Amino acid sequence: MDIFALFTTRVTEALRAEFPELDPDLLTRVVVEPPRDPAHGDLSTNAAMVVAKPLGKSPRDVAAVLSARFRDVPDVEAVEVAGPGFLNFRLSSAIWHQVLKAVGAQGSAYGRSDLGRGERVNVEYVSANPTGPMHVGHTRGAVFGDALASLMSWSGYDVTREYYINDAGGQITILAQSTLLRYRESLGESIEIPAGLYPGDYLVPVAEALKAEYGDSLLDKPDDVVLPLVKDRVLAAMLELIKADLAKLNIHHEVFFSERTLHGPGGDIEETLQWLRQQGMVYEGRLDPPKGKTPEDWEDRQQTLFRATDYGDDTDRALVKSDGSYTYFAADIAYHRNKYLRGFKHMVNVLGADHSGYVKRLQAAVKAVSHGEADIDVRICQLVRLLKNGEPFKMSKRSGDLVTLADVVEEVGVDATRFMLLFRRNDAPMDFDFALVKEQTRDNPVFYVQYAHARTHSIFRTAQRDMPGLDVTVAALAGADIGLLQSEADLELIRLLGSWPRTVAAATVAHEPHRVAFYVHELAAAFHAFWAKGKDDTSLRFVNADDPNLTLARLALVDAVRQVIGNGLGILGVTAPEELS
RNA sequence: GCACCCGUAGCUCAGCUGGAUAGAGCGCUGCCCUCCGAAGGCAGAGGCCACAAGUUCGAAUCUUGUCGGGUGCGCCA
Repeated sequence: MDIFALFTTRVTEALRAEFPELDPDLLTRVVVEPPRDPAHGDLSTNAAMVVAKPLGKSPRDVAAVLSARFRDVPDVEAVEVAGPGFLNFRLSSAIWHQVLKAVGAQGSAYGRSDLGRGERVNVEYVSANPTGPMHVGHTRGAVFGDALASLMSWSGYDVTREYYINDAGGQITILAQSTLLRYRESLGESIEIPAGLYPGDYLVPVAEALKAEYGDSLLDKPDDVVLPLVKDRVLAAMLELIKADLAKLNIHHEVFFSERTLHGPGGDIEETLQWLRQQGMVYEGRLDPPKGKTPEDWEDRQQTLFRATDYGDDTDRALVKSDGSYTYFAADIAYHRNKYLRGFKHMVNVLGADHSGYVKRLQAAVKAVSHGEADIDVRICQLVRLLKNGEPFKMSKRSGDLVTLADVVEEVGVDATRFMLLFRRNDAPMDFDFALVKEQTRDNPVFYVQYAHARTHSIFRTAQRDMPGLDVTVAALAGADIGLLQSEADLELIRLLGSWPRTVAAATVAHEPHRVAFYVHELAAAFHAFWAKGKDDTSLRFVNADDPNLTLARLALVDAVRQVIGNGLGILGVTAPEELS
């Protein structure tokens, strides 16, 4: 049950009944939300101000008319017109008790909705080049994409988690060459890795495997025989490496899409290019050299260009390189056409900050390829700066001077990694402080939230210790007399629980999982605060041995908090522990 | 030169897709607790929401411009 959604429909219905001439589109701007100042009541709506002008009436007059329609609605204790024309509702505590009931009844489904109406959405994230283990730079996008995917799934979208493997470019040849060098090394040669090749020792096992299978027989074979073979082997190995890294963060994609499969005769790129030509979206022409940065080897030539400017991009984009092969973008157009043809009308791509210049191009491609039927949202994850006690921090165990994803997870654990990376808007740069993340104090948000969840369990343990006969089964909690929860502290907490569904919905629409992290943190804070009040005022304790009925009601509340924190952490992919170690 | 993102308390950041007197944590100041319902509590100070115009009944939020910071900008991926 979502009180805000309920009253939104009630208010819009009242508007329609009172003013049938209103433009229905206008009504979508009507919102019912919790007022910032609790003194203004439980709910507040801007309805009158939204419709006043088209009606040629004053907002306060409209509000007065509307308020009359709510005078005798059950659960509405008071309606008043305030400020410039707000309509404020004061609700009976009974309706909040119903909310609490609903949390208990819906349990792990509380907050789910049908917002997405079952529509399919493709969330592409990570898509790190398969040339080595994942480093921290990838981690943020990985966690973000994963949380966004589960968030959208919660809101009724049919989500596909996808990983695009960039296994087609020149870097893969370099990767294969680097592997061959390691292969020579494994056969006893002393090697030196030239600049430009991949130095990481993660290629050693791949070389060892080649040696085990082929001995030294690859040495005298020509490149055009060996390279393709080594490419296959090393790509497979790197993909396994990446999957293993992702698994450490509990991330699992449903689709791994290989760029290589788009290339070649009869492949998607060819087909797409042909289609683009038929549509008149491609032409042969010249481009001006880019401004500001003076290209050293700029070659002004006639080339095959995609009319990206027709779809909002800043310049048209090359599709074919001078050596006749396709550009990365050509493959990406084909890839996104492929997504569209697979039935995705909604797409989300999660990219790193270094790809921000790619956004318009991608949007242009999707628009063109779907004739405007599909939409794509590109979320850019900004850089993560690693710190330890406020000092820039570098750690290098496995690859060059990059900190790997595995290093981070080993150091601070999955939960902390995920939560901290999500406790910040994706488009804001972030400091990640190893020392803070491991602290067990309220300064550390991961700990703070998990502790709140653990505390709900500890309260149940206390209840069973102090009141051995008390029945705290699910059925008993469902039957608790929660009407006893009348203190302001009780109602405050319940109101917060009541705004969970709208938080999920808003986070989904905005594609912003960090809102879930902030909500859960806020709920934890409110819960801890309630707990603290019990120290001074025993009537606010969760467990009162001399009042079983109140205790049971409070336990129902505690259980609802446990449930909602658990639901939120679930979306974020963070575990909700029953006790802290 | 151009594009995108950002600019909110001393610091790190939220701000609910335009709402009422702009919030939290840290830090600071003062008081309380010394408590096993472990891993504190309460209160206070602190703001020209970078700046300037504009749209609107109403702007931190939208538009334009300026300043400052970050990222990127050719056939790389």
